Parts: sequence; structure tokens; C-alpha cells
Amino acid sequence: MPGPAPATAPVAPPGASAPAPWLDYRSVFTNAKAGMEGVDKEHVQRVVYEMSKDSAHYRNEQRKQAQVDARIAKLRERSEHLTPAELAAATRSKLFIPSSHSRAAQKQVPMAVGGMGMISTANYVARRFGVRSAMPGFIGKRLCPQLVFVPLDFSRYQAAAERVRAVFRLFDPAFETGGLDEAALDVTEHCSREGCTGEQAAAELRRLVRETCGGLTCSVGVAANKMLAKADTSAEPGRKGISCERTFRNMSAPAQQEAMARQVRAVVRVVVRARLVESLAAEMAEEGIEGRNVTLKLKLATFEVCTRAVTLPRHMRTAADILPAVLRLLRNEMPLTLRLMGVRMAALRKRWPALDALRVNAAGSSPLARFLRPGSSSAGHPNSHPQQQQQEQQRPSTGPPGGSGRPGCASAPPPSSAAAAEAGMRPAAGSAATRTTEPGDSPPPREQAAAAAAARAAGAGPAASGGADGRAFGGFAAAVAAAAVGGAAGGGGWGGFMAPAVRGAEGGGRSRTPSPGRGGTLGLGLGLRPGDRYEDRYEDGYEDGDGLDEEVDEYGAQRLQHETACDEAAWACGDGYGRGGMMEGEEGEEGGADEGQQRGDDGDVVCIGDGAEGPHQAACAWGGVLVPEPHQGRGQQQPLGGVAEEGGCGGQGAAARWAGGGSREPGAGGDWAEGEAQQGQPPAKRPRLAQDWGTGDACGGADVSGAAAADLLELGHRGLGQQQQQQERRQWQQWQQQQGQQPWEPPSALDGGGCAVATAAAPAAAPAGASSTGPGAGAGAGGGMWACRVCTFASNRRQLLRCEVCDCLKGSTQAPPGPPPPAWASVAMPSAAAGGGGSEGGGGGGVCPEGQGRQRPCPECGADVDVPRWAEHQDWHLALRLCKEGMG
DNA sequence: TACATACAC
DNA sequence: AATGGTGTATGTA
Repeated sequence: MPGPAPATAPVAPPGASAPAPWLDYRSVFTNAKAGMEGVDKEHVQRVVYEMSKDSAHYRNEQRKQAQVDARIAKLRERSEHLTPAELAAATRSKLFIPSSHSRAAQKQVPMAVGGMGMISTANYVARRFGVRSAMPGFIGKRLCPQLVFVPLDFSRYQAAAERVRAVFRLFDPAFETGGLDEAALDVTEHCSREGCTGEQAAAELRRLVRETCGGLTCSVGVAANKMLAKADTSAEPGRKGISCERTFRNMSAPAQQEAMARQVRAVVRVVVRARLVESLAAEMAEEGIEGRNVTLKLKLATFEVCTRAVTLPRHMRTAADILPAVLRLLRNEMPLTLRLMGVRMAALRKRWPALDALRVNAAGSSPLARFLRPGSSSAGHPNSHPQQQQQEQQRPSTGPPGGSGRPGCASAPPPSSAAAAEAGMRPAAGSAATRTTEPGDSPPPREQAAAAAAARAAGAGPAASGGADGRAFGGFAAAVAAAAVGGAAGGGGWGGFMAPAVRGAEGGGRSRTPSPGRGGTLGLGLGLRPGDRYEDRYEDGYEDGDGLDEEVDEYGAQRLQHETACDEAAWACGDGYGRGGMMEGEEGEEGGADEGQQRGDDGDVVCIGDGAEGPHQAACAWGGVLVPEPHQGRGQQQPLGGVAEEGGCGGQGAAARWAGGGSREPGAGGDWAEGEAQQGQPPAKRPRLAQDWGTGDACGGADVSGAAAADLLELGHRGLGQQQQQQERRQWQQWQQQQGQQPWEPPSALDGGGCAVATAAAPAAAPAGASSTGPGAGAGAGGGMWACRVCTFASNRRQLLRCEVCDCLKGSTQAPPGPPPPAWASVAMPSAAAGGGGSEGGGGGGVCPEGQGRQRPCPECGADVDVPRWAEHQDWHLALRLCKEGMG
């Protein structure tokens, strides 16, 4: 193989002041990595630079680099005043035996695992060209045109990792994993037992791996070990956080973006469409964990990343519980121009440490097992369990969870119902009238699938979980099986959290299983169809015979049908709401957009939130400043100020933008952020969300108890403070005035006519697509909640004036006139059936393909829905289901 | 402690 | 045309 070609591309620095600007672009890609000795660094640097320099990503890298430089300078200055003692404290020793293995299937061909988007790793042949991990594939291809991409195949990596871990376990049953290809072992005991040195153990480890893992090699280093303490941290679940995030596919027609940008509710659409919360809740259910911190991660179109977090009043796990927190965090950051969104739960704990063990034994044949088994008539349903009620409604989340738990989990949920409950069907915490999972309830297909799969898996028992080649089932079944093994091995550590041995058996308890369950979840999360890229990637993860794939497909097909119908209706009508932001992997061509409504190919990104003025503008969430984002090749480049302020974007980023504020488009003003701008004081940081879950006094901490709990939780989750509501309304009205519209006033009587105070219990959440609850049929804890007449959300607190879900005013039947009129309406509407909007003049042309007019009855609620709002409306039902599920 | 960010893989 | 997703550690108020 010839070495890397000398710089072939005619890379003339056009008009650059510096002779070789790429030399200043310090990216990780030029760092040496094993096998990269002798690489022409400057060439790599130049290619990377040339291919990156016009991108938002590049600008963000520059920004970050400036920050790092500033930080370094600061540290350097400080270090001059450090005492020796402090210096010593700042130094840490490496403690572990890291081990990794890699395998170059071909020694001659340059190969990279990954694709054009991102390279996970590259073989040594490729590395000689400068190709390396974390590099975008298209740059790798440029550096090395012969580069062959090898698609990711997590199921194989997982399988291989399992085998290697089996060897590790021999040396240290409680070893810790660091991803698929790394582990840390404490071999202290092994060495004293075997009377060997660390080096000898390392050699033995290498040999065993090589001989038992199909020739895999691993590198092992030995160092002092102080991590024994950690073995005693059995009160901690093995993992600290769990998350789900998605990058949005670029979109789209300017009209669409502008429309999106006008409505607050678009946010919900994006969240719901991304299925972030759903997926996360499903994973938590699989893992049997719950968390008390919710973090929202946002990556802006500029590649800036920010996170926003709240601590919940107690541990939570269902989508219905998490979603409101996410929405609230998100709303607080608008306007936004997003590239990625993620949701994370932290402060985790095992839900039922003792119960898990019991559940495992339900596979056995003891009387207790029989009692617990699904179908046992005497097995109570989850919510009748006293401990659960206590824990979920009243119990302070402090104290050893499950510690007091006499294994009085006699009425513990059988696996199937547990899975169903966890998948989102659980009654809301704090709901006085806890809804039971009654026979009449028919969970949505997905939940059914999950429950069925879980039941099967659990029923199969540990014996079946071994898998022929050591591949675990993953997800729920695997966790159960592992717990069984570990529980037995560990001598029955039932109370409290899992013993280290169990964690070992779980593979460290930290690594996630990307295969079956997750593949399904991901597929669903992306709204993929058969044949799509991501599905290809993950379909290997499905185990034969576990039935999950069929069920997933069935659910996926339903979702697809639903969404396609919505989108087609919306897109055909050209209302600009058809797609509330697509995910990567989704195709943009569906939906029958007519020619006049084709999406732009500007490479724009999802734009949400009030105030974003157009497709080429982005707002910095921290500063709240609206800044035109130059379109590719056009417009001025935003100066990236070198102001070395502390505090990330809040400092430097915002400052830079303020400094460059002159590039705002002249007529683009009018967003509320400009008010701040005119004061000339860049807010250092947008204020944190107040920690006012609930009233702010009683709910701030962990202790929520008694009857007040329900109230506070409801308030905290679903309501904003009145003050905040008023503020929002002022902003809304202000915006309207700026738009030259009449301020929208609610229909006279707040409670007039429409405010159905919910009293009855909510009907079961309907399966997707089936007709279900009528408006106002909602319910609640009987606390005088009101049902929104627009979106039907039935659990608004009495003292709230706006619906927490859709923002409509209490009692109103109208949605506020936020978004501009749909495009097709301004073309001409020959149809006679003028539903709502009336006559937007014009002549000729656009015929809504719905043909019959501008309204259709919604199959879910029966209401006549403006066709342009059809997709939106359907999404509301979806969001509502999420919220209602479990609200009782 | 709670939140925000940086960074490793 | 195009730069990921998940998890942990650490700094700061």
C-alpha cells in the first residue's frame, strides 16, 4: 500500500490572511493514535480544514477552542500560586488494568467501522492515511479514497464482549466495564488466592482471552488498585444515568420552519415525534429502574450544546411523569433552533430490588413462585401493593429503598403486568383513585408487545437465557436472568440493591445491551419503515424466536399508517405542519407534497419556538439573542469573539453574539429577546428554572407525603405558577401586537360552558387508532381539575388558567391564532364547505386533496378538525395519551 | 446538593 | 450532502 498521497486537492487558501489557516485548526483528528505514526499531519489537518471550514460544526469547534485556550491560560496563572500540597492533590494515579481488543479483518485494505457520517474505528492500514475514530466518514473517504466502510454490528460486538467478560469474571467477578471493549479488574484477591503477581495475572488473562475468544487479543496493563471501596457500594445501582437522544434530520421548507417557529406547541410535537421520553421510559422499565433527575440536552444548529436539568420531587419512571418535566425545561429555553435533543434520567435506583429477586424465582416451582406467577388468581395487581403505594405516594424517597422491605412482596406484580405497567400504563403517582389494570384495559400495541415479550422471556426462566453462544436476550429478560444467577451465587442478597456478584453477572451492570430490545425501541423511536437505514443496522439484533420483531413490526406498521395519514393530509394541504421535525433516517419525500410545497434544500434545521424569525436565523438559548445565521456562502459570518469570559455560551458565546449584534437583519426585530438586547446588557446566563416543583415550599425537597402529595405533584408537574402563566400570556400578547394582530382574548367566561370539571375516572387509554375518550371525559383525583376543551387534557389544576398541554385558555374552545394561515388557504379554496377560517381570497388553484372541505371528524374525539390542523390534532391525541396514561 | 459542562469511548 | 449516542467525572454556586 502506498502511503498517504501527498496533498492532492488544490487547496488554496482563498484570500486567507494566514498563509496556512489549517495549521490553526486544532482538531482531534491530527492527534496521534496507535498506528498513526508517520502520518502526514499537515495534510490531514489541511483536508479536515478544507472540508470543515464553512460548516457550523467548524465554527463551533473554533468557539470551543477559544474557550479551552482561555481556560488553560487561567489555570496556568493559577498554578503559579499553587502550593505543593495542592499540586499533589490534583494528581491522580491510574488504577486499573484496562483491556481492549481489536481485530483487523484485513491487513491490506484500509477499513473503517461506521459510515459516511461517523467513523467508530479504523484499522491500521487506514490510520496510516490519517483516518481515525470520531472522524466523519466523508472526511475519511477524502483522506483515503480506497477506504472501505464496515457497518456497525452491535450484536456481534456484544456477543464478543460477553465472551471476553466471562474470562474477566474468573479474575474478578465484580469487574467493571467501560464500554464494550474495556474493563477494569481488581485482581487483588485473585493474586492472593493463586499466589501470583499482577503481571502474571495479566499474562494469564491475555492467554485465556486469546484461547477462548476466537483469537481476540487484549492488551492488559497493571497498576496499583485502590478501588476496593467501590465493591462495598452495594447500595448504589451500578449505573448512574440513562439517556436517549436524537439528531434531527435537516429540514426543510422555509414556510414550514416559519410556521413551526410561531407556535409554542410545536415543541410538544418535536418531543413526541422523537419518542425520546417514550423510549427512555421503556428502557427504564426494562432495567427496572427509576430516577429523580431529568436532564434535557439540546444541541443547537450551531453545534453548541447545553443541558437543563431538574430534580423531581421523587423518583419517577413513566413517560407520563417524565414528559411534563421535559416540556417544562424545553419551554423555558425557547426559542431554539435545534439540531439534537436528548433526555436523560439520573439519580437512579432500582425500583424493586427485593422484588426483582422474587420475580426471578417466580420462574421456579416453590409455592411462592406459583403464587407470583402470572395467572395466579391470588396475585394482587401492582397497585394494591402496600409498599408500592407507600413508596410511590407518600414515602420520602430517602431511606434504604427496599431495605425495610420485608420481602412482603407477596402481591408483587407478575412480570407481564409489571412490564405493562412500566411501559406507561401505570396510574399516576398521587392519583387518589388509582386506576387498576383492569381486564377491559387494552394497552396500546406496543405495550402489549412489551408485556408479552417480557412474559415469555421471564417464563422461559434463567435456563433459557444462556443463549447458545452466550448471547443474552438483553433487556428485561436478561436482567432477570442475570439476577437469578447472581442471586444464587451471591447467597441470596435479596434485600437492598444487587450485590456486587450480581452486578458482575450482569456484565458490570453498566453496559447497556444494544441488541434486541433496544433495536426495537430505536426503530420505533425513529418512526422507521422496513428497509430504512437504521432498521437495517439493528435488525440483526433481534433474536430468532423471541417474537419481538414481529410485534415491533406490527406496532411500527400502525404508527406508520397513522403518521403517514397525518402527514399526507397536512402536506397535501401545504399547511407547513406536516412534519414537526424529522429524525435522521426518516425520509423527507413522503407525504405527497405537491410541487408548490416542496421543501427547500437549504440544509436548514428544525426551528421551534416563538421569535425565530426565519430559516436562516438561530437564537442562542443562553443569551436569548436572535441572530441571523448566515446561509451557506451568503451573508456575513458571525464574528466569533475572543472574549474569554467564563461560563460557556452564557459568557463567551452570548457575548460574541452581542458583539456581533449589528448583523441582525434590519426588519427582523420584534422578538421578545430584543427587549433585552436594547438594554445592552447581555444576560450572563438565562436564569435557571426555579426549583418550584409545586408550591416551592413543601415540594422542593424529597419529602412529599400524604394527601398533599398528589396535589403538589400535580401542580409541580403539570402546572406553571400563576405568575409564570401571566408572564407567558403577556409575552404572547406582546408578540401578537408585534405581528399587528388583535390580541387574542379568551372567550368571556373562563369557566363558561366548556370547562368540564372532571369527576369520573378516565377511560382506559385507547389503543392507537381506535376511537376513545371524548373530550372532557377526563378525570383526576377529584380535585376540581378541569378539562381543556381544545385538546381534551383533563387534568389541569383548578388554579391554572391555561392548559398545561396546549396552552389554550381555560374554557376556551379555540386555539389561539398563533401560527400564520396555512399556505394553501391563501391560494384559493374553491370548496364550499368553509369550516372555520372563512374566505382567504384569491382565485383558482389550490384544492385541498381532502376534497370535501376543510374539516374532518377526528376518529379519536369526533371533533371536526380543520384539515390543515389534522396532523397537529392527531399529535395532540398522542401527547395526551402519553400524559393521560396512568393519570387515572 | 443541584445543576451545567467536558470528555471518553 | 455530510461531524453520533451514551455514560461518567468534575467544576461552580
